[in-house]
Amino acid sequence: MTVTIDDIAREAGVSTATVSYVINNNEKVGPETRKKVLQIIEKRDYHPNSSARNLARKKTEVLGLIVPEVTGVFYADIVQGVEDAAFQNNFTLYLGTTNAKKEREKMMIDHFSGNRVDGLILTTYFINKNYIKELKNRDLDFVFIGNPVKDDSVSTVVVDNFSSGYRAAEHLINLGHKKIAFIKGDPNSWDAEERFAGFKAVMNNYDLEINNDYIKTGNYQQEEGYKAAQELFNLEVKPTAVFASNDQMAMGVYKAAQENNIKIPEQLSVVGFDDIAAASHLNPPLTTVNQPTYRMGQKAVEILIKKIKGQKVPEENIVFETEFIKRNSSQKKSKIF
Amino acid sequence: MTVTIDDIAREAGVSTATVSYVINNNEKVGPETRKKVLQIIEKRDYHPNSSARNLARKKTEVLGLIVPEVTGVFYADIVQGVEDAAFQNNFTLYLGTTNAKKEREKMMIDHFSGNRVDGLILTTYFINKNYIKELKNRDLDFVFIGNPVKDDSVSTVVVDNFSSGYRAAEHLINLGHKKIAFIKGDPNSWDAEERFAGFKAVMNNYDLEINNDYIKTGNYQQEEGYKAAQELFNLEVKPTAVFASNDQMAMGVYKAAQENNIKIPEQLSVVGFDDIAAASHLNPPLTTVNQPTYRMGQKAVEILIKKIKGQKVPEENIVFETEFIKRNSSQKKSKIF
DNA sequence: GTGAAAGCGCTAACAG
DNA sequence: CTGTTAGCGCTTTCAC
Repeated sequence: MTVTIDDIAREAGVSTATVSYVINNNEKVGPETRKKVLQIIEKRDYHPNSSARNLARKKTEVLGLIVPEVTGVFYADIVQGVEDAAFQNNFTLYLGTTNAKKEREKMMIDHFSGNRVDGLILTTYFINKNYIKELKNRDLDFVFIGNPVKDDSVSTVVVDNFSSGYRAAEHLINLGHKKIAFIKGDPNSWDAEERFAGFKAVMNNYDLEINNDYIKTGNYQQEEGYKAAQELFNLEVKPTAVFASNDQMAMGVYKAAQENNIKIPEQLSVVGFDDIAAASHLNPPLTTVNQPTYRMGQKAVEILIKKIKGQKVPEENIVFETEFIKRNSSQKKSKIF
Repeated sequence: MTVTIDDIAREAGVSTATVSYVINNNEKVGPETRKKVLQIIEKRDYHPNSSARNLARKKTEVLGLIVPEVTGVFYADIVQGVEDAAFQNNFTLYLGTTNAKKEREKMMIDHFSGNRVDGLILTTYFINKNYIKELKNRDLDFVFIGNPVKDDSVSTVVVDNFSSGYRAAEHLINLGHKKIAFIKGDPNSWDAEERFAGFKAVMNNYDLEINNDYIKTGNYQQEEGYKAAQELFNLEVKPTAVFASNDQMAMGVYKAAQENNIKIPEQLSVVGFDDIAAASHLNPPLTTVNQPTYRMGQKAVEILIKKIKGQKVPEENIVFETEFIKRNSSQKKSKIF
């Protein structure tokens, strides 16, 4: 038998309204009434039924978060940032994982509709403008982390993947490298595409040729980085540097290099992206780009909660700075090799 | 204006009961009635209010998961396992993070009471028997991952930390090491204590002395492993092997070793625990113990859902096997050093 | 096969 | 300061 507000009211000899008031810290309840009620609540270990409460209030105080997966450092940090911020604002978190599957992504979002959450934070691959339009008609606030679609009518918190990619590749160029390979990420991932665009842009600006043999595609997994590197190493004219669009794949490059007896950074410079925890512990430590994922998660919550609270905030596009981190996996192009 | 079941009913010219039936796939609705209703639901983009539904049904079809944090590989994998399994069973996931803070842990659990979830999966540090007793009086099923308390009256899915610690240390002993250091985990973490107990047990069985100077305590963070190792390396008689109770701290040991020009594994064998993704990419690859965290998460959901469905399952204590993974960070004790 | 209506447990006017 | 009461939106029994 679960205990309800009626039980408490009866036992305390007050009305349910009064009990409700004390639960909700309504000032107008007299001190002793409050005390008595509190006491009985405690004694009966009463916990208000949140469905009933949500129904009556028309809000849930829960945030939904949709991510492809949670085991990669990148998303794990976002989740942590979101969770902490949500907690601090007295919101709880629904977590939905899409496995980067288009259909599951849509299911997840639909699932969160229907007053299950007050707002939604989305890190998605497949969402399109049409779907966003549909979303807007729902009684639901939302903000994106990362911008799968260019759309000024939605709030996003992002990182400038283009510039970050540009800068990281420029580092390689400044080191004297000309034969630079690029390992792209999942074809569906817009962020990898942006990094690639940045790469192409610098190459072009420095009048460097983009050799198609040097452009490989992985799915952000280490294994794919490994395969891509193997192919690269089988080329007649090998690249002297490789830019992997995430650290996982860079780790794969390390492995392939080791197997082929190619020394990093002496014979091959490599730069990654993300600055995962392991990056600084690799041998040699990996030059990479750090994204403030935790803070991005926090920021998304901040914006979302403002919206939920009804503050008329303009749709904003927050761009966080990345940090280029020079470590030892990249060095001046050797004249020997 | 959110659209409700009444709107649909009116527009379809049927009663709300009928709409409810079709939403819930109740067989008895006639094919054309169903079709018409479905059509209007689609057209209006109607999503049933889940609070109302939960209130009426007295269940939520959501699972709560409480973890200390989500950025470590260990918990991230659990989260992923739980999320996937929940999704497959048409449950969604509430995620709560405790930061390994006692008070927040309790808040989180209390928060989930009150019909917010149908069941709870707990990975906690501080829970005690009293609190469990209290939990049992709530209308809530739960299962633990890891067993902070020895209590046969609750379901748990665990790993045998004692034996795993025993075995890993035994590996070192078999390699000829006698001066073996141990870096304990967070004092609050029962699992680290169990690993330590296993360590002490082998040492004792092999008549090896446990030197207090060789026993350090960290908080599972890499930084603490680093500090502990520094202290170890400052000892007059240095250990020839160190067993870090998780991989993060082992990574700290690597760093300290490097700074002190101590070669792993030639001068120092090290073994970790957890087999995080980076473990195999360290230089040298880390000997460690793998825990099937993802599967543990899945299993917990499986048990929990059985309970929720009212199947009278006995409280079970599922013990998963760990896998000892020999890599290159440990080797025969050198006669030179 | 369909509908009327009584809840589910709580909130929040409104009245006193 | 406290109580009465009408919802919140959906499910489900029972009757037709």
